[in-house]
Amino acid sequence: MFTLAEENYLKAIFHLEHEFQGEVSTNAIAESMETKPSSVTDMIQKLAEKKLLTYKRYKGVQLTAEGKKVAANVIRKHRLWEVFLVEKLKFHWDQVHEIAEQLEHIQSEELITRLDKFLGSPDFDPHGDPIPDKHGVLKRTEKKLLSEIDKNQKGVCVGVKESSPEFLQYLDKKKISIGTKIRVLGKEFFDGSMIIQVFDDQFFISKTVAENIYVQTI
Amino acid sequence: MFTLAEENYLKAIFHLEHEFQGEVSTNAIAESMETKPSSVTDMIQKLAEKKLLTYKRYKGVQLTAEGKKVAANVIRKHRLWEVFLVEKLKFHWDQVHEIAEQLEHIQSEELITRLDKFLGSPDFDPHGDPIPDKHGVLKRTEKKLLSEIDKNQKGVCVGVKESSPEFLQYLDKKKISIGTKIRVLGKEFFDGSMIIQVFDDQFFISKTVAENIYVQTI
DNA sequence: CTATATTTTTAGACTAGGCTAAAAATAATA
DNA sequence: TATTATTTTTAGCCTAGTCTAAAAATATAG
Repeated sequence: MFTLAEENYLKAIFHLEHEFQGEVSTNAIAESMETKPSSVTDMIQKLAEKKLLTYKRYKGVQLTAEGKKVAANVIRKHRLWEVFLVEKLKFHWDQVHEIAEQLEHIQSEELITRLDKFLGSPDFDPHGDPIPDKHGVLKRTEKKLLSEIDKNQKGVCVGVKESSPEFLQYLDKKKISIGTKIRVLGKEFFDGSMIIQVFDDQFFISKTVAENIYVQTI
Repeated sequence: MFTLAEENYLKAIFHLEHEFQGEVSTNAIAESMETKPSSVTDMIQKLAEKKLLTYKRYKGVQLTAEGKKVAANVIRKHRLWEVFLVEKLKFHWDQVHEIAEQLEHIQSEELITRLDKFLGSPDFDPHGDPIPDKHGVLKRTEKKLLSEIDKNQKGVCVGVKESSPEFLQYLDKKKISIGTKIRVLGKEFFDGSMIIQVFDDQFFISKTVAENIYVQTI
């Protein structure tokens, strides 16, 4: 359907459109892809030709509905594969990006449908980023740090910010992984530490820990 | 490490060396890869340059130890992914080749180590072909048809020849899948039918069925 | 052992995707 | 507003991998 290079451009532009609202400049694309502006100009002209984005010379680009769909689908595949790598193959959350960059380009609708089902149709990847659905629709839900959650509120762990082996092992010991429900029982203003409940265990966590866990409020 | 095209050439040559012993001709490669002989000449000169094969003009090629290792590794990846697709994602045995052709080029030692472990280090792919080990060594064991097995002998199902949904459903009903042990209790010369034992069940199968199951004698 | 057929290689061209250097357009500043 | 700086585009070149057409080597047949 689309070449590897095309998919990578669409994905990069998609991310940039979300990061800064509005048109995306040639230079911004070049920087994010670690390539040269002249190469970007070449490619965006081809993508405009294919109606995947709109382009006016010197004015930057904007993805069309079709372009967005293609990009979101690549991102969907990337994030689903990351879940697979972490949940099934027991990779650490910080080892999976490079491999997912390759796997995201595998072409097969059926494969992704089955992979999604196999993984239990997850809503978030191991970094806490939402996984677009099969129509490319991205649930625009803000992920928050656990430290931002108020007393008596609950959240689902959707990822981590820090991902050192030490931290991951700590989480493991505390039985916190993706999808784990966390209830904030108490919060100390003095040092930002918290008392939380995970399954039936209640325990203390430091501010540092709370600032490195992403949750989705529920 | 190696490009997609290079890996595909090495793989094709590896298969041809096993199919017909000795040197592999330019034309044979071209035919098996559905490309033109002139393109093959170009590529084999590059591969010879890289010491992956030996090449004398007009005399065909032969993989070096290094070339064989690279090829066997690609085949290892291909076959492991096929096992994943069938065993975990529940694809049918005849739907997986194309997807595995893509997955076999994903570059990550660690990924394959973990995938292999996740799958229980299988020895055979869903078509009954052996999976090379991590050093590229291919256990040269002949797969046989179940119909060739003698009375009172045992075999492990390593794959199927026919792979229509109907046949696969039949096997499913009889609880026969990859790794299943089958003992031949009796054989009828008249029509080639058999009585076999699978787990604790004993039942009759026709010659047609016996001729479409690959086994490894044990 | 020539003549013909087949196989293989070479030469030259093409596309995708990238680069450098220079030109053109836009933005910023005096 | 004129000038300078920045951004973007164009022009031309490069590599990987493919192709066609023609030349060269090898194999086959009379």
